[in-house]
Formats: sequence, structure tokens, C-alpha cells
Amino acid sequence: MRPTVHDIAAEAGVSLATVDRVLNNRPGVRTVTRHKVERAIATLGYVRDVAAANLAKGRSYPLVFILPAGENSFMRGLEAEVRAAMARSAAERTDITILSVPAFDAPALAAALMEARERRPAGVAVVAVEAPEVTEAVKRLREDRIAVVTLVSDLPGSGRDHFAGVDNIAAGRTAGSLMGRFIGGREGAVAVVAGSMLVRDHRDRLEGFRAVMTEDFAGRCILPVIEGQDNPTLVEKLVGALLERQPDLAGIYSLGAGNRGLVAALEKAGREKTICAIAHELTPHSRAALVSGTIDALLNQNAGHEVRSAIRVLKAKADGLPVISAQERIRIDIFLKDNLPLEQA
Amino acid sequence: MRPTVHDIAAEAGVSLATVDRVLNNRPGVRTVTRHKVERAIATLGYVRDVAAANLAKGRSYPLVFILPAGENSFMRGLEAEVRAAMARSAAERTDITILSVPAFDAPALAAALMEARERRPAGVAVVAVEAPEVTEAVKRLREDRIAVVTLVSDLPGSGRDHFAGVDNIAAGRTAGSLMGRFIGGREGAVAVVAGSMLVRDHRDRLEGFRAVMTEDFAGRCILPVIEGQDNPTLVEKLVGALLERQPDLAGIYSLGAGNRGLVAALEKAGREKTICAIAHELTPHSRAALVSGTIDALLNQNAGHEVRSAIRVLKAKADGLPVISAQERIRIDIFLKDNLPLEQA
DNA sequence: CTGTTAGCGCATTCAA
DNA sequence: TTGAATGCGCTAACAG
Repeated sequence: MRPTVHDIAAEAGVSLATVDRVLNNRPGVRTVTRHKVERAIATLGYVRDVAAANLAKGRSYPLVFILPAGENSFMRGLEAEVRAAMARSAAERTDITILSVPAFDAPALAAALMEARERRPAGVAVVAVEAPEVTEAVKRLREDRIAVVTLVSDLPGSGRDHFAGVDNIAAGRTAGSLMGRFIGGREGAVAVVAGSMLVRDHRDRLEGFRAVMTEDFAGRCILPVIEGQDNPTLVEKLVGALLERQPDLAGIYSLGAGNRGLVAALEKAGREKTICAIAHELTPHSRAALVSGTIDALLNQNAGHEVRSAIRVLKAKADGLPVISAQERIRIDIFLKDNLPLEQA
Repeated sequence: MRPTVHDIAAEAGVSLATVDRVLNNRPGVRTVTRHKVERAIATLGYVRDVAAANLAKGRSYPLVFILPAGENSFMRGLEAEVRAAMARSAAERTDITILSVPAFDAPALAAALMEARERRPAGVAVVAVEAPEVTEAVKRLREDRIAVVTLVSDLPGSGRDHFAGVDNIAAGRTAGSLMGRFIGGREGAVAVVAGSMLVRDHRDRLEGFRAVMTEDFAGRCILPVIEGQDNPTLVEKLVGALLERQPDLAGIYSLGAGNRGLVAALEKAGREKTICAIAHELTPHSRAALVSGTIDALLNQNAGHEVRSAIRVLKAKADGLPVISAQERIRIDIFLKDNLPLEQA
């Protein structure tokens, strides 16, 4: 049987309370006593039973998630994952509140952060928009010792505790690499459609994509970025116009959302087979387009992983515990029609 | 505060023991009493605290992992993940033993399964070789109510409880799809290097690969399969010979292990830039080859996920609990040099 | 500075 | 068929 606090108390010749004190390094133990206990811990090879500890503590973690509103399928999927986490909250001892704000709206986001602050949660997870007022709000939360994790889109320089999302520069590079190889020797320019240059993730993807195209596919012309605000209607209009003025277009990299518009424009123009399209995020629409062949490859960040990671990190930070960063790294998935996970998964 | 057994006992007007009986549907409760309790559970919205339950039970899960011996980096990585799980065994209430057997050796594997059986574990995870004696041994374990999970390579028809591994047909298809697109319009045949046709995963990958090449890249010639026994030295020899007799080779799909041999042969022949190489499993060697460009794409199954999934399933099956199969699905990762996770991760 | 004691939510004797 | 009592491994008052 593995050793318990009782065993180490006996071995060290002290009481349970003392053992508990050194285990949770609380004050009020003489150095000699502490050493005795530590030695007992070492010789017996004691490892604390976290489940039992949590049971005894009865601690719970009030958390706030701030997510963008709107039709964006990825964000709705993200919200669904947060709600799934709420359903598990009994078992995970969390108490989660969701706050919804308009997309790409820095003042509204800053206001939501202040609202979150008033709830005095243990931690806040936020899909960030890069703006001074948002940075400022995050700093205020940190001053109140509220843990902050940026989700999906980061906010460097804000002092947030952690970023739960993918390396978007690498994502852009990956898209560039696939695009260059898939197009191969064919002629024609490549277009880039983004949502907004106000969010860090989109800027990073663009940077990565351009870097690879310059390094490895130097002859290829990259057209100026189109900003579609992650809005399918707008994206469709802009891409439609693009297709008209670029009869020789070889590829489109859609690094934001609104892919329904992209797909519609390509199919209306009858160019879905000749243009290599690479987009982000696996949603019901993008999935269908991948299967049909309109989209050639999809880069994805697993929203479920991101939410669960954010919660783990928030809890750890709230307890002042270190985070095993290797374990919290979110991978960039590449999906072709052949390695698509089953529906619903 | 969420309701506890006490609350539902009070609500139903019975004792703790009775509540416990209906909760774990044990006999010895009148139907009326049972109904009262069930109603209380429903109205209070009770959910059992699994951690507390486990604490009270003090149950632990003796498990056996049977892994192939040898230099195969992927398998050694797998073993490292099992050892990592052993390190967590205190917290997870598992007690894991590793059994090592020669690779591709059905009699030895069958013997190991019988050895595992004598330990009377709650469950066994095994990297399967497809052979009647192995199937038979697995059936015996099942008869002794020992849960069995196949790991990495499956054993259909054996009655194993679960397969913790990727869909290898889909993996082969993915490789085919990438191969066809990366080669594009270039001339030349494509070769396939396998480990052994005795293991299901290799056979499945081959099937998927051939299917896609036939469906989508019909003009491309696929050479007969080379079996390298996952042995780098043998692979190097065989691929070396292949390169000599096929001066126009356009691509190589290595669906097994021994990639050190593949890389060495390509580089010695100076063909690493002109031949598109796609291989499996991210190891230090394959990673280096991907970065240098000798390997163009790597398909990967995350050994850590597989091991953790196997353990979860084994515990669930041992307790007679259902498995949420969607959650246990192992994804096929595609790595290019651009989306490689950081070292060590 | 150290020890005693009473739970956390649940499972399990042993009596009744 | 039911209930009272005890303990799992740990934390947290409260005493000393």
C-alpha cells in the first residue's frame, strides 16, 4: 500500500497537522521538524493523493469566459465546448460564467473584462482583441490577483498568465507550405483573405504565410490582403470581385472565418476545382467543402483542447501552482478529406 | 452547494446505506423504497462525486502492457509513455507492469499474453500481431474477464474490448493524397516500404494508400511493396537497391518503421530533393529528416494519447462502465516542417 | 511551534 | 429489507 500522511507522521514522529504544514509549505514549523518530515517523505516515497486533498479542501473555482458573439461557427463551437465544461463543473469543482461581447470590439471587450472583475472570479479566459484599453483591463485583473488566460487570440504585453491557443505564425507557415506544394508548377497568383488585422492571430498567420512564400516559393505573386470581417456575406462579395479581376488565380488562403462566403464565391464562379483553397477551422460548412473538394486543406485548432487547457491553467494559476507548458501546447491540426475525424467528434 | 448522499437520504427519508444501494444498484431494496430514492435523486439533481467514491473504495487497477522489444523508436517512445503513466500510477490508482516481446513474433506474443493472464490483472493492453494463436490467447483473457485493449495495431475477431490506435486505412489514404498532390505533374513511379504484412496496421495503410492512388491519381505506377521488417539496416539495403534500378522514382511511402535506413539510402544516392518521401511517426530521426527536407511529410499517432486512452478504457471496462468512443478516438496528425511541435513535447 | 479533532462525499461492514 | 457506524487520505479549525 502506498504511504499516507499517517505513515509519514509516524515515521517522522510528529502529528498529522505538522505533516500537512510542511506538505503545503505553510509557516509555523521549525526548520528541524520540517527536515524530519521531509526526510520521512523522501524515504517513504510519499505522493499526495490529489483527489483526497481536493475533497477535503472543498475548494471550487469561479471562472469567467469572455467570448465573441456572432455567427462565426468556430466561436460557436468554442462556446459549446465551454458549456460542455460547465456540465462537468460538478466533477471539476468549477463554476463557469460566460460573457458575450461583439466581435472585434475593443471597448466592449474592455468593459466585459471589468464586469468579469467585479464578480471576483479565480480566473478569466478571454478571446483577446489587441488594443490598449484591453491590455489595460487585463492588467487591472492581474492586479486583483485574478488569473487571466488569453484564448485563441493572444494579447502580448498584457501580463496575461498564459495563452491557450496555437502558434499562429507556424499555422501561417504551414498554410504557405501546403499552398506552394499543392499548386506546384502551375501559373497564377495567390490571394489572402483575413478577418481583421485587429486580432493578433490573423496578423500572425499572415506573417507566417508570407514568410514561407517568400523563402520557398519566391516566384509566386501574393495579392494584397482582403479583410472580410469574418462575415460570410462580405467575404463572398469580396472574393467574388477578386475572382472576376483575377482570371488566373491559382490559390486562396483564408486565414480567418466566413468560409461559407469563400465557398459560395468559388462555386458560383465555377472555379472550385482550379483554385487551391486552404482555410482554417473545421466546422460543418468547411468540412462539407473539404469533402466536396472546394477546400483542399483545413488547418484546425481543437476548441475542446483549448477550453480544457485554459481551465487547467486557470485553476493551477489560481492555486499558485506551476504549469507544465509542454502539456498545454495546442497543436495545429491539418485535415485533408482523408483524415477527417468522424462527424460530431 | 451540490447535493450529496446525505441530502438525498434526507429527501427520501431513508438512510445512507439505502441510498448507496440504489446508487450502485445493489440488491436488497424494496421497489417502493428504490423509487423514493430515485425520485429524490432526480429532484435534487444529484451527481455522484467520482473522486470521493474512488477514495472510499480504495480500488486500484493492476494493468499489464505488452510491447515489442527492439530499436524501433516509435515503440521505445510508446514505452516511455507507459513509464510516464507508471509514474502517475499513485494518482491514477493504477499498478502497471510492462512485458516485452520480440517484434512480429506471434508465438512469443501469445506466451506473453498467457503470462499476463497469470498475474490476474484488471486489464491488458497489447500491440497485436495478427495470428491465430494470438487471437486465441486474447479470447482466453476475455474468458477470465480481463479487459483487453489492442494498442497501435488491432486484432479484429479476437473479442478485444477496444482498439487504441488510429484508423490506418485513413492514414494510408492521407499519405496517398499528399503523395499525389506533392508530386503533381512530375513523371515517375511510387514505391511503398512496409515493415511486415503480419501486422494489421501496415496492411491497412497499404490498402488505403493504394485505394487513393487508384481513385485520384490513376496514371501513377505503384511498385510492389518492399518489406523491411522495421529494421533500418535492411530498409537501407532494400531502398538502396530500389533507387539503383528505378532512376525515375518520384516518391516513396514508408508505412512502417526503420526510417533511418530510408533517409540514409536517399541521402547516399543524392536523391533526397527529387524524391517525395512520406513516412510515419515523429521520432528524433524522422523529425531531423523532415526539417532537413529529406522527408516531406510525416503522419503521426500520438503515443501519449494512445497510452492514456488505453488506460482510461481499461479502467472503465474493468468497472463494467461504458466508453465514450468519440472521446477515445486517436487522430492522425500530419506534420510538415512548419507545424512541428517543439522538441521534447 | 505543535497536536487533536472533526469533517469532505462516499462505500462498506455489521447489526437490527 | 434497512440503518448506524466507521474509514478512505487529506485539510482546517481550534487547542495547547
